[in-house]
Amino acid sequence: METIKDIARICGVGVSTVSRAINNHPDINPETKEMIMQVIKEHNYIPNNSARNLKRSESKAIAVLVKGITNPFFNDMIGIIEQETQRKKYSFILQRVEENENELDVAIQLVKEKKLKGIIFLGGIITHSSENFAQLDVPFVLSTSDIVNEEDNKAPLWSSVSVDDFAESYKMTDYLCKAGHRKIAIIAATKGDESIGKLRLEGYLKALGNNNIRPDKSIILHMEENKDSYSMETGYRLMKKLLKERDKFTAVYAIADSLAVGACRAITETGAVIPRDCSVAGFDGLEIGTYYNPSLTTIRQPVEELAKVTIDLLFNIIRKNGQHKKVVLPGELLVRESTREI
Amino acid sequence: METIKDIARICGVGVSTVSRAINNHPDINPETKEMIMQVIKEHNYIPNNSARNLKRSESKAIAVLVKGITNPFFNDMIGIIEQETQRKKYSFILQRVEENENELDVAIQLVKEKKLKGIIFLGGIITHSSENFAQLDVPFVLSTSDIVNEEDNKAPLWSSVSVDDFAESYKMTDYLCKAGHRKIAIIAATKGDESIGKLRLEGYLKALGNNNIRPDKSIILHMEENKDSYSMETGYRLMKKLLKERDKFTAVYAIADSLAVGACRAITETGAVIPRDCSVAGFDGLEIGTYYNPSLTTIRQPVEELAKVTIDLLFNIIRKNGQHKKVVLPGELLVRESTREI
DNA sequence: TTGTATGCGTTATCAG
DNA sequence: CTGATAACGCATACAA
Repeated sequence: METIKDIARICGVGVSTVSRAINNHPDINPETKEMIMQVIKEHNYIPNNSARNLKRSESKAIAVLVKGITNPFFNDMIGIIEQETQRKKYSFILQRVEENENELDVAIQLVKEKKLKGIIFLGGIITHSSENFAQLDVPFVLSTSDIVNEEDNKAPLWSSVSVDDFAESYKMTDYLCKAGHRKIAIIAATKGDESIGKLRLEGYLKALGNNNIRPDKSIILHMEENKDSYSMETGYRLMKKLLKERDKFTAVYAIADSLAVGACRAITETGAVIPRDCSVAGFDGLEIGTYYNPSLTTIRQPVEELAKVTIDLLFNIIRKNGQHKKVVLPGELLVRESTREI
Repeated sequence: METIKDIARICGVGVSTVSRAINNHPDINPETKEMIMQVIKEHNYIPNNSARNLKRSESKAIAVLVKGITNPFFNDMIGIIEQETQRKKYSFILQRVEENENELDVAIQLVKEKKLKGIIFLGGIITHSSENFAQLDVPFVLSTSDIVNEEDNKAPLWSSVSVDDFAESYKMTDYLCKAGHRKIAIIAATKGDESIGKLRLEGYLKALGNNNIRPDKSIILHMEENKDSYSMETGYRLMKKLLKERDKFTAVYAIADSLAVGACRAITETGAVIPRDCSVAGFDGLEIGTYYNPSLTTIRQPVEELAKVTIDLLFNIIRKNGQHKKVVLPGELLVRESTREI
């Protein structure tokens, strides 16, 4: 593999001139530049990124860290963020982080390595203390998740944008109640969940309370730690279990569309018809909800807006045009075929 | 941000000693090592990866390049590959490449930057000439896709593992024919497709021919270039169009499960019942096919095996334990609820 | 407009 | 076992 030196030698110029050619520097003779670029192309020379990053004090790049790429919900967001980033002439790095990995460490390392200007966290992150965040010395925004900040009065150290999971979950549950359901089962996250799973469960409980319904523990299903994920299979399996207590509920609310789909299947397999015999509702607004049969009543998260706000927020900070802030976007209750009044 | 020098100074040792501590070198006093690690922890020192990559002549790492992260089919494969990679004490880099980006360039650059030992391409890649591949000087395997190699006699320059898209597609179509269908519509890729889309269409045509059925162009639907993707929405829209010629077909074969789901929805919305009024089949074996209503007849690609073989192949070459070879794995015809005999 | 020389943070070599 | 020091490939200040 050749280096910039080789190219310089071949071209009969100094390395800096080659460097200038590569990096679109203004002060270089157009002819020499063209000649150099020609040679570069012929020799398939590719600058070594490590060396560049090492030398450069800054770069125009941001990164998105996604926890568990499995969530199809993020795909659209990533697409939009990437597009928007490129429109701003920044380069975009997508970094996946393992479920058990510490995204903060990954972030800090990445910032060092790539000299990032900012970071976006997609999902995860909730369990970290603000002390840990202090080490991250570039602006960042938590998208689709936030940690509860005890000190609301102070100027926040980061931005966040998400829907109000508690309120939206309340909205869905309340809709079911108002539709006449009084026995509403829920497929929830793990018992120890401290993130959106918890919020959505709390919204459910609150709505029940306000509708004078006492929660029935036997129809509150939890995912199992280290075993279940937000998958159709999980929804299916938990629903199967629940179906043994068939007379205990008239509606099922799954805190994610993927779970809801699995639940639907389990119900349908018993010969029951949705929503005639049982209503089913989800959360997220995944594409499958539109095309599933029956189409799925759900809370749609405003994906495009979520992404747009996220990227705008970040660039505002980067360009010193604004402060960090917490943005909450409204979700949308989509009543479709899978639920009915009773 | 502190560097290795700072740490050395603080510890009162030389940089090389710190380096030894970091990199688990054998020849270092355990006590000094522990002391150094302590200081490192306290100061949150993180080595600069760029500098490391620059200096190191090699690293134990491989990368997976995925074209268009959108395909849920790849998620499982990635998971398995990653797991397997870590078991072999290699680090794993997942790199997404844009739909319009040249994955080969990305690969070459990445190899340089990270000193990779090998590469796995997931999807894409088909349109490149073997000349282009010559620049890639580490072993690589094409997973889930391959380019037709004119010179089969020579020892291949890379490995590939995939199902036989032509044969599997033939299998599905033939099944439909044998089930009594003679008017089988297909939702295919773009007209100019040169990859799996083409193979699957050809398998369909061949099967029709062998069953003495003349292809009917009016029920061969193509995705539109630069507009459609393998999404439910595309399947839905194309199916809507096709439904105007309702009497022209008794079955629909979509070359991807995602398309099939959209098609199912379009059919169901007309009030027709699947499979009573129309059979629908897909391809891939996505999770949704199991939980969709009706569950989807499809060709299941052996995801786990695909992934395992891929990673094994790569490591065999890396460790000089084997030659490059082309592996074709059998798909599995899963007859479920969405199709019936007529 | 161009070339030379320096240093980015690490690892590896070699001498202690 | 440890410490100086020379690369790694590039960008840039400075000199020409």
